[in-house]
Amino acid sequence: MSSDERMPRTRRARKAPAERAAEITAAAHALALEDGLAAVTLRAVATRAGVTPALVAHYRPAMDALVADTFAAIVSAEVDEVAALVASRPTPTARLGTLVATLLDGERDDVTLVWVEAWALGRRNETLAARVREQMDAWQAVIREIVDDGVAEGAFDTDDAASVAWQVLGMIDGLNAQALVRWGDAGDRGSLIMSALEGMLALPRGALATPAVE
Amino acid sequence: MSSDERMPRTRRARKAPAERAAEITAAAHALALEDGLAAVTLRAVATRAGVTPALVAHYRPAMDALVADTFAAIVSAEVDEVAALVASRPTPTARLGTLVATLLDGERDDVTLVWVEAWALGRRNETLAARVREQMDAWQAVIREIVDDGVAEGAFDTDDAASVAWQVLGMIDGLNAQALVRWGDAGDRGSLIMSALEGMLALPRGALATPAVE
DNA sequence: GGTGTTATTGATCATGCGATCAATATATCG
DNA sequence: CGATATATTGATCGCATGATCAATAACACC
Repeated sequence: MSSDERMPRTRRARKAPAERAAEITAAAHALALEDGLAAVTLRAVATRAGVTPALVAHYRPAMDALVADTFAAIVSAEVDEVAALVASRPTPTARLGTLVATLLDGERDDVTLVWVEAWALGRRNETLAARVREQMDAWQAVIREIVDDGVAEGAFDTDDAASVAWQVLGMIDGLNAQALVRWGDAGDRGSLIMSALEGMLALPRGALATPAVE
Repeated sequence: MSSDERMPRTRRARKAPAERAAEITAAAHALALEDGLAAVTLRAVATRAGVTPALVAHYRPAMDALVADTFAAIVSAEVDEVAALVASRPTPTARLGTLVATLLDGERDDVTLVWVEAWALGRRNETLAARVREQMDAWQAVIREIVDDGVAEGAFDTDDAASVAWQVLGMIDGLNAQALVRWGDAGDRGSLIMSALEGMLALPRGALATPAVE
């Protein structure tokens, strides 16, 4: 069939630079969530945005940076979203339980894929690597604040909240990455980890049992 | 300088097929450990083996398969090595502690890189993806056997050894992947996780304290 | 309404990838 | 010693990547 509507047969309408730039950013964003960061390619973004590769290059002269920015946008949106959800819970214990349960509920596999690819691509894209470290710091800060609060209130017991936060983050990332490959028999990620956290924070068994999120 | 000794200026000595094949396999192996699976490319392997790309293609007609085999060889060697080390320990508790401590001692970052890249590349290389699942199963089996033994002896308490094994594996992978990016302030990965395991297995605090490995 | 700015394009370059194939040289076997 | 099998090569194809640049056309402004 000749339904070739890929490239603009007629020259695309001229748009305000800010608008076009936003469209290109959005195309990269969507592409990364659907097919991963490795799919964020000059030509793929152009096709997705209904535009010539040269135009993408005009707005984003370096693809490395576009990939890095796309990663940062996706992940920081997730951080903000989860941080907001968590903030609505009353106690550090509830906040920690909600954070873990939310991140392990299996509804963010697209973001997990972005993370895993970022770890790999970061070795050949220094701009991206820097963004990865930034976002890891952001996540760790969110978790650490919860742990600090819990320690202050006497709910948690640890003398190294920073390390606990790193450890929690690493555990979550690992379990999600694993689920990415093992979809099918994923089992219940998220219930056992509560016991693990209880061990790390000297909590009684069951203290972190998955809370009903409203 | 004209020290171009890349390509064989004189035709390479003709070798027994098995030997040449082994050299190519070894080149791919070394390349993956040094620069990651993504560096295992037809031309890179050829250069490393001191041979023409065409010869590599002659022995390994599909690069997908060479990459997948390289992954499997590296990881299964690690599984065997660690399994042997662990088997030398007397009790399930000591075995689990040794396993975790060994895998988190930071001396296998090259293998971790291979893992992370395999997760990412597996999405575009089905042969590799299958091998990844195989090796994950192998790791899970090793851990699960330890947990089963511990439960049988009454040392561990869990009603789902399989899930615990998956969880332990995921946690280890996540912490190692994290360390890959955050080298510098890695801190002591490996001590906190013992507390986490104690929580998962209903062990008293400190029961898994890092054992002196001989 | 003419003019200038610039958004947009098509063409093209250099690079790297996996793969194929006819030609060549070497080892082995009769 | 001659013949056969095959290890090895150089050349080349097709494809995808990021990047550059002169030419074109739409808009804004005077």
